[in-house]
Amino acid sequence: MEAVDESMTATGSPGALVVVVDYAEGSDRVRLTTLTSVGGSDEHTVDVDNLAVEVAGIERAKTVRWVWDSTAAWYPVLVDTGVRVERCHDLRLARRILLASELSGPVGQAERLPADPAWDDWDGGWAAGPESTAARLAAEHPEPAALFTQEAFDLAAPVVVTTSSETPEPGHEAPAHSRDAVEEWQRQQTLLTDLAEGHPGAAHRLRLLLAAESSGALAAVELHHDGLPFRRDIHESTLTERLGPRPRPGARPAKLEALAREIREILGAPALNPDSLPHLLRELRRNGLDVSSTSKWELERIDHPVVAPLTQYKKGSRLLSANGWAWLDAWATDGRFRPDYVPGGVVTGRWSSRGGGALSLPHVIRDAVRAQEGWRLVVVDAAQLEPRILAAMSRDEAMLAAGEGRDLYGGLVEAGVVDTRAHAKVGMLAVLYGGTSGNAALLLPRLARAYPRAMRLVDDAARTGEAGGIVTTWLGRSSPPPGPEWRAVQAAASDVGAGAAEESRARSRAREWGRFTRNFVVQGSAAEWVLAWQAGVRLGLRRLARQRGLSDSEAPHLAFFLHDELVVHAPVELADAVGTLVEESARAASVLLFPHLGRPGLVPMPFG
DNA sequence: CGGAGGACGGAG
DNA sequence: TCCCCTCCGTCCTCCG
Repeated sequence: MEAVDESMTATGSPGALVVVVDYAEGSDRVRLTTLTSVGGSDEHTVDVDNLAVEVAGIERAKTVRWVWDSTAAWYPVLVDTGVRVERCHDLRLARRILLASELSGPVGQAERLPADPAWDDWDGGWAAGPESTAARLAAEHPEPAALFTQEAFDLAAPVVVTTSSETPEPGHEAPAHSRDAVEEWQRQQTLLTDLAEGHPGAAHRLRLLLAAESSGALAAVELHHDGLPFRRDIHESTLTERLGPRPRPGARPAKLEALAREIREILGAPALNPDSLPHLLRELRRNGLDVSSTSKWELERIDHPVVAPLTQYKKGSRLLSANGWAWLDAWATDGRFRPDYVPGGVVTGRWSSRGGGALSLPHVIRDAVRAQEGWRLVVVDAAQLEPRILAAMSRDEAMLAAGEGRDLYGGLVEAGVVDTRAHAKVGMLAVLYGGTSGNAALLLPRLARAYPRAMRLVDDAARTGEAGGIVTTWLGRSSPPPGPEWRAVQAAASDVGAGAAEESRARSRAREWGRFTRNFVVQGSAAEWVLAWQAGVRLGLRRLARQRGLSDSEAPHLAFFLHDELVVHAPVELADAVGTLVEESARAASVLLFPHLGRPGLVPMPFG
């Protein structure tokens, strides 16, 4: 922690500028409050129609951190008019992290950030859907500015706060609550500066986390706007090939209907609707099949003529409902797939998405993802990210060495810890998820012997969770406490009159929560590394575009993001430069989060 | 009759 | 012997 702190300690720089963006009271003018690092402040208002021009002007002239109540509320309109910013501080996302974080505990969050429904009961506009981007402001396209990973995390960067008593909704509806962005910014800063006095490392980590989270919020809006190039015609031929021609709405495609008929015939159930799971299960059992569910993994191990057509039907049915013609009409209309990304949508800090099912873009449809003519898609995923992050967090030298500059699972085999790569993978997943059955259980003791520090970290997290405690990621995102129902089950088991049933139920629920907290520390810390990586790539791409004098439509851009995978859409002649940038950003992220290791090669990335 | 909730599949 | 973790969308069934 001390090392992290030393390398990234933020000192106020004289040119630092903070601008808070907010609505001026009872009007459609926006107030911009500029705060300098020496404590000065200055405010002026602009007409909402001129906001984009104003922001572009300030952004071009100064290094700024824009502060607003929610990136989802303010940024889409700017991006739609061609105005992008380098950095922001998303007050709502930051508040959520600070309120929950154990790292901010020593200074008492409750006093520093008192409960406030205007902030705490507000979704920030992330749930509003794509229509929330409908509003338009007029502006010229400014030149994008440049940055890089270190700059993205330049904590001394100036701040512009937009303070507003309401968020800019289409139609300017009356606000349900009033939020003062300047006040909230100051509360959060006070909390962090107070924390820094007694716990500089903790304050530093939280500042990194807030910067990363906010950068992700900007990227999420830009990703939706730019989209992933997607060839409708290719996807349509995939659908036709697997399902038959597009049917009337509500009707079953021909190939699925044929499979349904076959299933009914084999089972001797002429009225069977294979989409009805209870009915299907009943018919399977009536035919003497010993199954307790209709799931794939159970059907797989059964030898019966119905299994093949049924499995095929399920596959097709899934394709139709999740990524069929209706999906295509809704989500890939203009040659781009534009899911709505929701930063921080998952407790662990990963993103979720709403609409379009972006978080399970199935492999069968990825064929339709094609670069524009003269462009390339640079697809990169951080291989075996979670075990590497675990090794780094726990400073497990042996595990770090196993993954250094190569396939980590292969490294486990070479080190003689396990005999095959497959075993390495199963065993490692058991370490991360808390698996205790079958093969995994046999492998765990070997891994525990070889990598005691890594094992201790996740075991401690699990034990804390089992006891109802809270665990925290590397940069300070804390897990939620178990709910009242969970506590009630535990309490019931410790009653004097508790029977074996209560005890076993309580134990099982406790283990369940322990598996959650075990995974939380690793998944959440990995998400932090990925955000740092993404931030570096995002700003590096802006720098690249600026150096080459490219306009928005000529510039390479982030096109897709999924947990540990980045896709950049780039002009052919820039593809190599982008590849280099992506790798450099990964190294920079590793140094930023784990400076004590001195291992920038922590996370190698095979290109896809 | 509308919404809650379960089952399932697929992503990491 | 617990189909190990986190999500999302769709469908069906059931309940108020």
